[in-house]
Amino acid sequence: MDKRYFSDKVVEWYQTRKRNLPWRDTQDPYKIWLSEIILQQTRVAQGLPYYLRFIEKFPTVQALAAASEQEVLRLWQGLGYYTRARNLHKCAKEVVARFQGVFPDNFQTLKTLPGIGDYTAAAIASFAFRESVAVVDGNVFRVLSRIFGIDTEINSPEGKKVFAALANELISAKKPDQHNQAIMEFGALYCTPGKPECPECTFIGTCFAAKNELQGVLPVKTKAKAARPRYFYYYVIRKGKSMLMKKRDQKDIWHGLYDFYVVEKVKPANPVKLMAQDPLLKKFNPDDVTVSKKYKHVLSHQIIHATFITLAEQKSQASGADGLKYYSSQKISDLPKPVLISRFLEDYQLL
DNA sequence: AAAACGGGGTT
DNA sequence: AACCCAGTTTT
Repeated sequence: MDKRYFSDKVVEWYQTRKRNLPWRDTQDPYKIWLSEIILQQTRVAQGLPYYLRFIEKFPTVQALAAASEQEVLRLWQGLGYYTRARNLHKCAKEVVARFQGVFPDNFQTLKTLPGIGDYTAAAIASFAFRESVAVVDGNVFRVLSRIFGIDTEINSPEGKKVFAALANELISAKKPDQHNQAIMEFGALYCTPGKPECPECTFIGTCFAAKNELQGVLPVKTKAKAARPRYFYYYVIRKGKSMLMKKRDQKDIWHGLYDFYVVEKVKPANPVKLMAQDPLLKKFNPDDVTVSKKYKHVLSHQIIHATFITLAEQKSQASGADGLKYYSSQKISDLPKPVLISRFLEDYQLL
């Protein structure tokens, strides 16, 4: 397909079919940045309520920078990829400290901020400052590979180069913002991964994939390797109406968030035998142990095998040291916590 | 260059 | 239950 034809048509399509979203029709880099961070790996429907809550609580980058990390994590709760929230907060503080609270207005400088990579820098630079630099996200990979018939693997270093070069060749110098938005919106609404809306599509006669029935093949991607299994043994220790929670402090998934007391193993283990080796758990009577529930939680690159073990109440056990805290059942729902736990919490009530 | 990082949707 | 989806940082 002719490149110029595609660029013009897709922008035309966008102007008539685009969704109205609160971060569009603004040039405030703060709002654009916030929306882009939230929308990384997140669908609009899921991210929208978070965006609205963040803007309400932190209307400016200064307000966000002044918050505590815990406040930011709490508002982020349930979105996953908590590193995004930490970087969001770090970035706000840097914008205030390094740039007097004013976002840098170009791709290159934006990229020096935490949490802002190629995609996000291009999005902010083009949407807020009309810099002519192409965004290359999953939608762009998919649309360009199908329309122009490019079978370079999109997750290879080569693919990143090829698609970025093509996207930057296509971009209009006059309306880089609309051009970028148009391809992504087209990919999100029409040229979807599963079953694209080819019968309704304006490119049905010119698209390489449609002409050759290769929608199911393009874009080409190398397959991921098998997920790593992890075995979590959660010891649910109750004290009256309260439960023991531990802050995860290790440099690991969910650090800084709260968990039940957990012992992790690479291979399946016997939860009762595990107790004898643990400084806190060895104080409990193994006869009081009840294995209450088992879960398998499949994620992209991990398979979590979680076993929940309830322990009978003891007189003197865990103290407030070492991130250990008792929380009432009411308060636990307020904790910034791994979604794994929030998902199990309801079931926990049945234990 | 490859791995790590959650969670929801679809099949 | 198996499979799909993605941008940034770290190793």
